[in-house]
Amino acid sequence: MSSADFPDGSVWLRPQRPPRDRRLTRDQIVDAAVAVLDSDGHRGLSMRRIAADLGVTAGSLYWYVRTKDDLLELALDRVLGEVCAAPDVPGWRQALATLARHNRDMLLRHQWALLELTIRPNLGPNALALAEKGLNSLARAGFADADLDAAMATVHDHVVGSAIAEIAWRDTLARMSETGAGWDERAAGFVREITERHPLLARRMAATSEIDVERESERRFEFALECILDGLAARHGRR
Amino acid sequence: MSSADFPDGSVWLRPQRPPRDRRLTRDQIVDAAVAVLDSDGHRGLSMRRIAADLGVTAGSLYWYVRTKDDLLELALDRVLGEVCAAPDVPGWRQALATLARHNRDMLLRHQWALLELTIRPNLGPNALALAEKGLNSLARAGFADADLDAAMATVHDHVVGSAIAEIAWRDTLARMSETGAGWDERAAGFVREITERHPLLARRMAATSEIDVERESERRFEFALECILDGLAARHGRR
DNA sequence: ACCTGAACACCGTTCAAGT
DNA sequence: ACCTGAACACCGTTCAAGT
Repeated sequence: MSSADFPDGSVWLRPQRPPRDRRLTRDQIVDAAVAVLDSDGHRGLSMRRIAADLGVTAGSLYWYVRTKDDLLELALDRVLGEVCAAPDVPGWRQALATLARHNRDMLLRHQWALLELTIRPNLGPNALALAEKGLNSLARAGFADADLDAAMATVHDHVVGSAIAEIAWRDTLARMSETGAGWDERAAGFVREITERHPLLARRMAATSEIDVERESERRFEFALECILDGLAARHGRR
Repeated sequence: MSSADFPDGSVWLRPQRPPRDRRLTRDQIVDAAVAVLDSDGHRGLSMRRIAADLGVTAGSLYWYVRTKDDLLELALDRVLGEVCAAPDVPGWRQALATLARHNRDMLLRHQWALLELTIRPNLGPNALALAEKGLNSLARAGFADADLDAAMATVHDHVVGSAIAEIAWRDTLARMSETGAGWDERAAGFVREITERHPLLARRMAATSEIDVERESERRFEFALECILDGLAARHGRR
């Protein structure tokens, strides 16, 4: 019996296709999306681009994901998972602070995530787990009811708000240095006008343009965080 | 001499075209853009749509504006102008607070503006004027240098962060009630899972889902604002 | 069940051509 | 100077058709 009796190698030899022969996974697609977002931002993200990176056609992504929006929601929850890795530390102040710092670090790593937070309500598993984690620390410390909510919200709002400001600051500096050659022509006039009409602002801009943005941003972050935690402590003790 | 001697009515009679016969203005275009954004959000905004609303072709907009991004930058500064209308009140605490409240109200009126704040650095005239206004109040109260910057940033970050959270909250509730009919089927399981895995969160969600979102959001806003102002006052007096 | 390829309706932007 | 109309290169999404 030669192999010719079994054209194409016979059914028995041919590896049986796995029950589900998908080339893709939802996780892989989210991986690819996060990678694109990290490197090229929202501008660089398209279904066709993700598909190409995965060696596949754009249409096939819709087998795993109902819409691009859904994919972005998955991507957001994916990076929120990184914040869940924050260690548990004793004491509500330290617990909230480390959670806030880890959250901030994540947002600075994945700047596109801020946009997502702004656009859509976010009910993914990691987002929920994070919320529970924070609530736990505060509840153990005796916060309850509306106080609990307000404390959580205040810290979280600070993290998001300060991250936005920091990124905006970086972008401003980047854009300014990008202008480069053509800088002196129009920009000089622009700056002169600012100096005349907004003296305080001009002085502050001049003072801060030379210092290290990262260090100063972190200083402000910690400053505000302390303010907030002090405020929470004061109101908490009052009951 | 009959009118036939002057075909087409003669040059003298024909109204001389205005030196610039533009049908549009930059301001009108920005007006139209803001109107679309307010009513239909970013999804509804396209150059073709704006042009149609103005009775003009999409291409002609590019005579007044270099790119859609530029137009959005103009739109953002336009609504920031509404915040400039905030009255000047005596005392740095009250001055900062009213500025913050006006800013918040504006962001809730033009929810799309938050996205713009997140995406791009913002150096428009109204943004600069606003910054100068805040700096003035603080400088008069004796804040200086890095303290001045930190105080400004802390309040501003709170405004932005809390507005984001409030809108996200509203959207969540809207999306939930939107689901409507199909709610019980899958959503019930979703909620049950949350309740099991995140008991604290579940309790808080249950408690807050019935109350008035607007009232509670405002309460939290004022709570955090007080925390921050107290913190600033404490650190300010320390020097 | 999973993927392709082509199509549809829509983008932002450019630009010759008109007035 | 200002606007049109058509074009270009891209989108997200759908869907018959293949395997």
